[in-house]
Amino acid sequence: MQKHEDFFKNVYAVVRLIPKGRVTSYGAIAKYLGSARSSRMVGWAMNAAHSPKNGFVPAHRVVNRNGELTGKNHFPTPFLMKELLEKEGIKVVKDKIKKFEEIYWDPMKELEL
DNA sequence: AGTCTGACTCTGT
DNA sequence: CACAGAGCCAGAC
Repeated sequence: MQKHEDFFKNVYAVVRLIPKGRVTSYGAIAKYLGSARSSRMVGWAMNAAHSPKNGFVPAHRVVNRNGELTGKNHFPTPFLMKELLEKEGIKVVKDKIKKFEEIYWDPMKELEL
């Protein structure tokens, strides 16, 4: 039996598993957790991710399916997300990740459960 | 308790 | 290729 709280918790757990220098999408996480159409909830979870209660969550490694930094405006500063990504060697141009398909990390495949 | 909104995504026109 | 509508569901008001 899963409570919505667990969904959030699972989201954070998966996000924390994203390797440095890799990224994934909201939809991929939602799908991995069994709710392919609940990608919005993943984003919602990210919205609360900064809470000290959840510890560190690399939300900057989660983008939309086009590799765009759609959530950058929810960071302390709009440019922080880009900075964090480039710090990990990810090229970001115009809020869009370069070679997105190459660094894309799909929990469905990588975790292979 | 009803309505609105959103860090998404898919499908149709 | 762009834009619109729908599905999704928890949280804010």
